[in-house]
Amino acid sequence: MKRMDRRPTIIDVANTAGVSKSTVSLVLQNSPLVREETRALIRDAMAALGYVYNRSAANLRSANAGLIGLVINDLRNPFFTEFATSLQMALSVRGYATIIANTDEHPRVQATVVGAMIEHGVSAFIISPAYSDTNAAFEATAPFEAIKRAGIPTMQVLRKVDPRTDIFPFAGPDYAAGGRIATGHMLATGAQRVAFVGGLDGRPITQERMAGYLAALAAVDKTPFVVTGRATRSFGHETALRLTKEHPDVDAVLCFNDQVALGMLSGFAVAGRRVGPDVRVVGFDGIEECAEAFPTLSSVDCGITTFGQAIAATVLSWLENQTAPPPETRTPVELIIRDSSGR
Amino acid sequence: MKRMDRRPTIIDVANTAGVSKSTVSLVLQNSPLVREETRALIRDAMAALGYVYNRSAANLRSANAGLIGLVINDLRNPFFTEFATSLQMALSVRGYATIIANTDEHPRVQATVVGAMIEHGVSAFIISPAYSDTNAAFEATAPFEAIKRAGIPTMQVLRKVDPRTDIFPFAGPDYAAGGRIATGHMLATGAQRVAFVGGLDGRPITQERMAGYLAALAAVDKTPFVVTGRATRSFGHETALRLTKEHPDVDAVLCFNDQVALGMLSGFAVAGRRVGPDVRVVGFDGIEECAEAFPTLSSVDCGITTFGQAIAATVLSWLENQTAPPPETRTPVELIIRDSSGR
DNA sequence: CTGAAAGCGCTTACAG
DNA sequence: CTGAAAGCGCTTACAG
Repeated sequence: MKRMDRRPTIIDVANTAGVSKSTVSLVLQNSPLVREETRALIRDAMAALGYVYNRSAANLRSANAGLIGLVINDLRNPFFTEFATSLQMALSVRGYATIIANTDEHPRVQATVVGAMIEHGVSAFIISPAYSDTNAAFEATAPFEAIKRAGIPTMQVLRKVDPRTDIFPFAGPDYAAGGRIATGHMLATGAQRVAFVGGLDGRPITQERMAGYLAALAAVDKTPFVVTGRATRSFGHETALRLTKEHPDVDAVLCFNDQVALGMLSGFAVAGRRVGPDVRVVGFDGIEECAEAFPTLSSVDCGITTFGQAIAATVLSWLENQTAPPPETRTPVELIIRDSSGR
Repeated sequence: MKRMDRRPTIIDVANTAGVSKSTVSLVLQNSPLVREETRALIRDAMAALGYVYNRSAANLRSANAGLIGLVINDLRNPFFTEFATSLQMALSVRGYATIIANTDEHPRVQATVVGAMIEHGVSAFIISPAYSDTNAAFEATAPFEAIKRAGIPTMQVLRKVDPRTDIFPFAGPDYAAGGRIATGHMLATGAQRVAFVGGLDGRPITQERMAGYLAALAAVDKTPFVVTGRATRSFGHETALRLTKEHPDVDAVLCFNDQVALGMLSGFAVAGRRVGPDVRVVGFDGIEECAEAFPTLSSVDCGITTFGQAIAATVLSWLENQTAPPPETRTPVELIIRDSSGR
């Protein structure tokens, strides 16, 4: 085994194997043009030298870095963590690395990280975009403009922020159906007054999840009762306390997401109301923790792990076979009924 | 504004600005050699052309990709999510992108992703390594061998798996101190029988956290009571049920981590034991959720967000000033006392 | 199937 | 302070 101070290149491999560097390059790309015998020879030489493929060099010539950019609005929320993780692992299996960034809902941070990823030559983007504040609309769309200019295949997932789904196809769970099913379930088990809690007012996701809720109530001629707010545990906790005091007639709650629902679980516990028998609670997202909460939490399961894997497949097929995904894909959701909704 | 079908290069910029491409390159690197006037001229040309820096090309010549590899054993655990996120955001601010991978505790996956990151030319690694199974020791060390061969600066964080801390410096919270303080706290509030629950037997982290517990008990001549197991909510939940039934004399529990502790919270709730008044529970890690659980969870706070930022600073200083970190760094932990330990 | 040559977009000495 | 030239490690036609 030869030793060298610098990293060996395909030229070193070619020399030890006694072929030209073109042949080595072909082997690297699994080209069928090279005889099996030669291929083995080259593989041996690579192993002996400790050769490592240099993707920067390859990318410079052929512009396919094998790098995917993943931009997430809130990576600390388990829903997005589960998505990011399943996506990253699926990409890894297919030989793609993931460059990731959390934007924490800041359009400005989003613009920065997207710019950095373009510099790194990512082959595609998968973005769960930050919403723009009313006066930051420019910042929110700037990254999409930059991506468009660079001509990089890009999917919007989970949230649709840029309306141009012909260029930036969207895929997400069928939130409206989830809201409808969950509300219907609580009504069917005898709920008289169903509230909708959490989710910032006016945002598309809030509207979609709420739309299903409103439709289900309208179908049975009941009046909606909506408390919008941040999608956090603390907001859920506080709202549970407030509802107990000010609106004791509310006997069922559809939460904007599981975080809010988990907060309500602890809020109602403090307030002395039993979740399940006294008040029904249903979450939204279907994070793993639902099954381990007390009481166990009913939730609209978006199948996020499967969703992440599906997105990986869709993007790679776009990249490798030029089959662009449809402008909009909605994946089915499923209500998982547990103790919190009075099973 | 000129339009072109391919991405503009520094040559295009040089031509529009009326300088040579070397000058453009110097501006790109913020070299002080270029006159402010010329600099402005070039910046204008870049803006007009929509120039985007090509890091693959730069990296090919100078081997500094501005890419950091982050390898995490369990990215779905909020403790690691908080770490990864704070690290990524700190790196981003300093102009570095993060390429990330979850290994899910599989040494084989770890070997694969580390190899991929080396191919992408990462400038440094930050690894919270997977433990090797007894018979997979080779696979667990293989990635470290590959990194050593490639000569890439690498830190082990949170877990020390490769003993060669001279090459792979380690940084992590002072787990032993945390165990000691938490156990002392429960004894001080009157606990008679303190159990240690969770953490796989024989693993270094388990041993460290347990060591503090054992020391604190030994100091007051009490017998330890240890239930090792997976560090999950379900294990905590089940163990709470079992302890209630089989060992009702246990009136305090130090948990291996917050996941186990949160599981015990719901387990004791099911069993009808009031956490706080009837049985003290203290977690470990200090994830955000502790403050929002019911009851609120006391925990040994490892300050993971600050830790992530510190690691970012350490690694960048290693990269930019060649100041290698000390072989082993232990950061202080702090016990946060909340309702679960009978405040 | 294999080899010789050009070129991807930068950076890096080296002159001036 | 700025310019001309070489080269980083690959891939890609093009011959043979």
